[in-house]
Amino acid sequence: MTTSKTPSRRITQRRIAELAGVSQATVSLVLNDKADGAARIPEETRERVLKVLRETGYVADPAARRLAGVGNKILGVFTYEPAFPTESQDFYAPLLSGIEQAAEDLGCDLLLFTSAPVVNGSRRLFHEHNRLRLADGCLLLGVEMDHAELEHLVADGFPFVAVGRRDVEGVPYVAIDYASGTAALIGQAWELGHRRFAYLHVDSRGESVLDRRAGVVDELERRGGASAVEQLLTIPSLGDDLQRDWAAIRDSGATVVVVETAEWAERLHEFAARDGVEVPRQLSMIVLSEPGRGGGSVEFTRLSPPRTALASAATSLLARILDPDDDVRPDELRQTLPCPAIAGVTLAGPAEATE
Amino acid sequence: MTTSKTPSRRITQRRIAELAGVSQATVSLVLNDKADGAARIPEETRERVLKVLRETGYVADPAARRLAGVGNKILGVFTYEPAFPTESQDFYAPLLSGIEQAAEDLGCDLLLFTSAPVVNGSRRLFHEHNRLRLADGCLLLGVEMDHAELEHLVADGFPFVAVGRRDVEGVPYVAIDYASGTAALIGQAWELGHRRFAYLHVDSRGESVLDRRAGVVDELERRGGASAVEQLLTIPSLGDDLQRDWAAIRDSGATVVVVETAEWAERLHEFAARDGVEVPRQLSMIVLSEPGRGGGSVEFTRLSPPRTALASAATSLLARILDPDDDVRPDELRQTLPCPAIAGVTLAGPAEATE
DNA sequence: CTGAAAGCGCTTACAG
DNA sequence: CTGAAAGCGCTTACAG
Repeated sequence: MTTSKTPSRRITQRRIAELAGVSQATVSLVLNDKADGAARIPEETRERVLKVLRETGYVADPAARRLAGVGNKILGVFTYEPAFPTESQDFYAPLLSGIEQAAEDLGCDLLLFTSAPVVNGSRRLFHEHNRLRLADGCLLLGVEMDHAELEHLVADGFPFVAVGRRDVEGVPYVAIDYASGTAALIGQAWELGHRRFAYLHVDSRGESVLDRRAGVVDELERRGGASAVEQLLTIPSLGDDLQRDWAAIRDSGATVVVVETAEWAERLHEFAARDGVEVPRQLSMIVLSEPGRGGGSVEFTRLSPPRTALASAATSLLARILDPDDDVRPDELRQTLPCPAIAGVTLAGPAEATE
Repeated sequence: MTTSKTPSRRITQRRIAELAGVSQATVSLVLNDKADGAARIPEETRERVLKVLRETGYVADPAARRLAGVGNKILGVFTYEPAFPTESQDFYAPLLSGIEQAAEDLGCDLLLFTSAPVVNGSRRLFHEHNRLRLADGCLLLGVEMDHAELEHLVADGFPFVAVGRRDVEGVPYVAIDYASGTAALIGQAWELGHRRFAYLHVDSRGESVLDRRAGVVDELERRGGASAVEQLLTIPSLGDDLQRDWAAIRDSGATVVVVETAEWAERLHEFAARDGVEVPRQLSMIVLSEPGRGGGSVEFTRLSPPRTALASAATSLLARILDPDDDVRPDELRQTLPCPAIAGVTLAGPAEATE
């Protein structure tokens, strides 16, 4: 894979210098607006150079700039799973949209590390041909991230921002406050009289998953102490047998089920209809995410995580970290966005008061 | 935006060379497997270098490699509109998915040129800070592309491939055979007895739009000569007033309407239902695209353009062009994929034979 | 005020 | 068989 096949007809600063009758260094100075300060270049010369620059349509070689130590306004984007297939689209599309918007505003290009080799179903950031350093900094996306890799990145001093909270020292991130959002919804249900909760969640150690879980458990504890928590039925699932999960929920006698993903909630809702279980009269449903595109036949009582804004904020934070003129305070390195809820129609008081 | 803030703790070939007790050049030779041929490095030395390489987790600086003239396995991706917002998602998502898949297989990273400034609603490839050359080559996506820019790219000798047919000399592309696909559907309608066609299409000069139009017009001409074409009602639209377009279609007395986009077709279908027009008994509908995600309540008789495969093929072609060991024949520089159709349920014979 | 020079980290002929 | 050297196109002190 060579690009210099073509006998490099490419125009360089040297050529510009010849044409303008100045030295190559002068061209560089003019280009980088360093034409003041110690090295003041006469306006006339500057104009002459600028003119040639314009006429030739010169564009600096980003590789050379990079090598010479300046930034290129390239933000790396690393997704732990392929981003565009239909399956992961609901997860990544809003994030990428936010990143793209922010990048466009910042005048940055995006380098997607699609070459990362897949190990155990998720991509590895560090590998032999890793092109990380071509980017000025990097954005990390995914439900779960390898903590060792994050530590490596921190140790390297490579600028990056994780999208979503990460439980690793020194990792800058922007997160959504899932814990509070979830707790608020649980609190609502409690006040309506619910005491028996079922919680169907993704079987993952991802921080956002843990945060939502903490929201459920902590609020229950706060409201009803240890016994309330004991009554909680927690079902970790991979979504591969929701039929079974549904049966477990019914068996538990729960009056409200908290479902982590909108897709699963849709399925459960169908099971409920099939089995003649009225929602929310006989069973309330709380969902902790927004439906993806194409989903959404039911107006669930749910969390509405601002995921596009999340990614935008992470991108802006990365840009700030990369800007040498911007002194980002340590406490700004970790940001948390509030997570609003949508009332919906699937939460009501329980049919019979349980205990 | 500087990355070298950190006092470049970065490990280089020079450091590796010190550690292994060889010259820096030797490290490079080992790394690039140029350790045979003229310069044969003893297996023992090679192993020693490899060991240090492994221990230090060395990764070559892609910028330096690039500058030294070798490829980086980075494919540029230029979209004429922002790619991720919900509105353009149906258009770009399948394409990006195909590109991502192919890139992953090829071990390439993707550089998205999100920084391109927007002029007249579409991005410009050439601009002051254009980072094109950081990529080994580039993929171009969009309904319409600026022909002047394409010519510029060809003249520069920069390797690229357009996704979709382009009417510019020397532009390599992979396209979908919309003309034949469309013609086949028109032919079917003709044989069912339809003579009065209405064609609602996107008001654009994009080549794919023109190809579909040619499919309609040429097939009518072939079947019924000039008079058949004269009876065709062609409605260029921006989709901003489909109500008006629908009225025009009804007024024309057409027995079949050919609609370019699935989204518009859905809308027209609703108008039909509202106005008590039975589809296909009173009006047949032919659609020239697939519904996006979330769409698709009606099983339209339609084209099923292989857009993911299209983008994959374009990516593979670009990779071949970039591979110095691969001699791409000139006739391989332009490829056309067949465009299958789906029978659906919206095409039937006309209610009354017209003339 | 401007030019010559070093250096960024690589690759690749070219001498030993 | 291996090392010293040139060169890729830039930026930025450093001399004039």
